[in-house]
Amino acid sequence: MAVGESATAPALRADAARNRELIVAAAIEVFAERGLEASTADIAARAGVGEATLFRRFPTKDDLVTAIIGVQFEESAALAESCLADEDPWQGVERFLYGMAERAAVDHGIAGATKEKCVASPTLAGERRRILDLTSQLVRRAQKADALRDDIAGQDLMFVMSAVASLADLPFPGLRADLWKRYLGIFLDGLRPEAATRLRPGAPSRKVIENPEVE
Amino acid sequence: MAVGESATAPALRADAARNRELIVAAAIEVFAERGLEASTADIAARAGVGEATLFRRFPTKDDLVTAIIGVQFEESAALAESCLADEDPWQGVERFLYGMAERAAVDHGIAGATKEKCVASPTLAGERRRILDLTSQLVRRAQKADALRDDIAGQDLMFVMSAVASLADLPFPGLRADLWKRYLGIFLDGLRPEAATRLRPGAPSRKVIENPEVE
Amino acid sequence: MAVGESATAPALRADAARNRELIVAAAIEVFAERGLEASTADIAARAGVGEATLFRRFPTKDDLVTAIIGVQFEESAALAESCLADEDPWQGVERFLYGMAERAAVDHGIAGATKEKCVASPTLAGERRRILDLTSQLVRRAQKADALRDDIAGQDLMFVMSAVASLADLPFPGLRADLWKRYLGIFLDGLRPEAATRLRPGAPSRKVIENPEVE
Amino acid sequence: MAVGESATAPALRADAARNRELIVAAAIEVFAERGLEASTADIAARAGVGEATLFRRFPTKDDLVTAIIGVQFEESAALAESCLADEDPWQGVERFLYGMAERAAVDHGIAGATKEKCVASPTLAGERRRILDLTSQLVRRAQKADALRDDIAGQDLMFVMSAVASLADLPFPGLRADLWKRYLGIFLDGLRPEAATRLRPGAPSRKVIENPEVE
DNA sequence: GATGAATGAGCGTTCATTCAT
DNA sequence: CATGAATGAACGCTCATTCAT
Repeated sequence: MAVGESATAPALRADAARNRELIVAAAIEVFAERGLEASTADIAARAGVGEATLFRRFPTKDDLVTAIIGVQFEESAALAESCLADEDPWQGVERFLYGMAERAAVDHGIAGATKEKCVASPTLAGERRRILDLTSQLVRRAQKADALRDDIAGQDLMFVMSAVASLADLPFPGLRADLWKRYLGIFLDGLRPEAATRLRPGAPSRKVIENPEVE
Repeated sequence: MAVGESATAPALRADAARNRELIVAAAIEVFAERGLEASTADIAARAGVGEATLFRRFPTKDDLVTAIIGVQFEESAALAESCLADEDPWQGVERFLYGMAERAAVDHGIAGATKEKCVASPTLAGERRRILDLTSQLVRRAQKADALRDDIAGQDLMFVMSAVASLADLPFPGLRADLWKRYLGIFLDGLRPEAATRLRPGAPSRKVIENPEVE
Repeated sequence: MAVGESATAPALRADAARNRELIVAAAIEVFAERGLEASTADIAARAGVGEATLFRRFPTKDDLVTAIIGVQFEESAALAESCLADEDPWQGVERFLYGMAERAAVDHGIAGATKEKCVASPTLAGERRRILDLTSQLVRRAQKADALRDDIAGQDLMFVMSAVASLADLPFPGLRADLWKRYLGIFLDGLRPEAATRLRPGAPSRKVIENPEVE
Repeated sequence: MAVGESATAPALRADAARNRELIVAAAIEVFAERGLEASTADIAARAGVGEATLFRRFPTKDDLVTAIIGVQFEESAALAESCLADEDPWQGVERFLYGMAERAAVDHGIAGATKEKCVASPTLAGERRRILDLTSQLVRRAQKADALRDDIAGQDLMFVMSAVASLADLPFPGLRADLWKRYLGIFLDGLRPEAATRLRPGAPSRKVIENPEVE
């Protein structure tokens, strides 16, 4: 089954399935290049299909965005599972954040839309919970090995990743596209157990919000 | 000279200058509320002026955005100067990042537009260099006091701030608007000298980019 | 021969004929519910056939509408014949108008399309002449029995019916769907011989057009 | 004040007012020719303005339709008042129905939309009540003069008019456009007191609905 | 100088009809 | 033959920008 295809959807004819994939691929490209305001016309043109064909598969632009997020979620879950198989728990955390940020860094606008769609799409919400569960495992495993500070939860990984990846959106010309790697490094430093314990007393920020509630 | 007004612009009549300020103030409000896609018509209405008046002062929507970024840059510079006056060098760093992220967190779309405009507008580029100079002073002062890891440069503060503030744009409903504070805390932890020295050998990320070139 | 099927059409295979009937039945339902702007896709879906199948049988949406009008014309002719068999000639007229208006009242858009199609389709035009002939018999029979004013012709019944039925299309919410019955009553009153003779002298309207020419 | 212009609307500049009238006039023409499905683009072109100009004055196609209905309502009220001034009460009724049907006969689709809009627009609803009040006066005056059957109410005039006018929509080519006059005559015959009293006992239709409730 | 009005270009979306399987 | 897929043309509507008052 192709990525992003719902198990419950009726089987598509071969040509239709091919077009569907073309559209999704084109949308990922175009959204990455110009952000979510890119027009459906441009996406259809890039895919080499008529605009109406796009709307046959994705009755709404939102549906298209949601489908793309679904693809990303599956990839994210696969990455998390792979990282859970790492022998070194800390390296699992590191690889996960690195991989997530790497993809998010080229997806410009898409990450920003993720949450809105999760609310609307039950499928997406379920997928999201699955990823959260996996990252929680990653976190707990690293904490047990004393490789990760213990005031961190699974969802923190997602936010850290999102924050770091956002740097790739900064359109300074001449700016290294992989600058985010530098700042992911600093974030990772801040996630080590030593960083937590050495914090100056009275530091205001980290203590403020202990348990971010994210569904 | 009014904030955000170019030094080379011809002097405006009093009423024209007043309108200019009204428009800038309205734009800051409206952009913060609805993002950069807010319409010029809405901004003009909020300012209580005609739409054509807006375009007389800012021939392009981009020009208006640029002007707003200019206002923010002046505020940022003022904040940096105030933080340089802090007795405790580390607290200066902390307050600067906190203050910058706090404003960025309510400016939704604007932060993302900053870099594009800096390239186009020489005024903005100059202002930016000034801020960079101030943050470099902040950084060096903290490093001399052994409060900040020494592989950090002035511009890193800007990027860290930007990354953290981006979290405020995540539209999870029900998500605490001040969640960015939690992650700024982690980032700050990663900036301490101890965090740098304790990093596992072989950690790939931070070492990758030593000297980000940003103009 | 199936209802609405042209005598000159080549014989259809059994399954094709079945599909044709399914489509016509579905179209009658859907048009009655949503008017003539209902989409061919909806009709095909209601019929349980593919959209292309619909267009194989009816190369144009207009052809489908024409076919439905044909079905209605056959029903109308049958009704007229049944009313001719009434013992009471006036009751024949009354029952005919009542029955025609009753159906038209639920067919929303279709009545309005009838005439356009009659012109285009020779089959339909022939059918129409047949109905006109029957209504003329209804009228003459009632006139001979002195139950109907004598300045009325067969085609007048069609127009009166159409006028009354149009009231069912008025989309006042909360309006009784059978309000047309009230006005059919008034119309019937106006058709009685006494109504004609009692008209005030000089009344401009009825005398204006003595012999409407309708083909 | 121009017809159809709300007393509470802000004053329009001269050129804008002219364009507004051009648009309304064009819309009346185009809707009359092609029905309410005529496109806003066609109306704008007929008016000789850009499409966006149309939408500036009437933010929605519905708003445009509503405005046109408003114009008609004002004309209708004026007609009713004029007919109330007739010396002969019956002739007042006759002239009113004749005038209303005459205009409706060229307005094709518009009458059908009237009720939907009345619900949405308070202005329109008020105007409608005013017309209903005037027609009720027309009816009562004629009934007192024993010129109109007494089981008729003011709103019946509107429905009768609507039914008769609908005949003008029948697109039979070669059909006299003023055929509705003939049937208005029959309807008027049915409205005379004699028609009511002479009705055969047992006639089912008229008695069915005594008091149609229309707001 | 200030304004409301005007507009062309574009957007997301629909649909009758044609095409490939 | 039956079908789902594809599509061009159109629709109602928005908006940054220009024009006339």
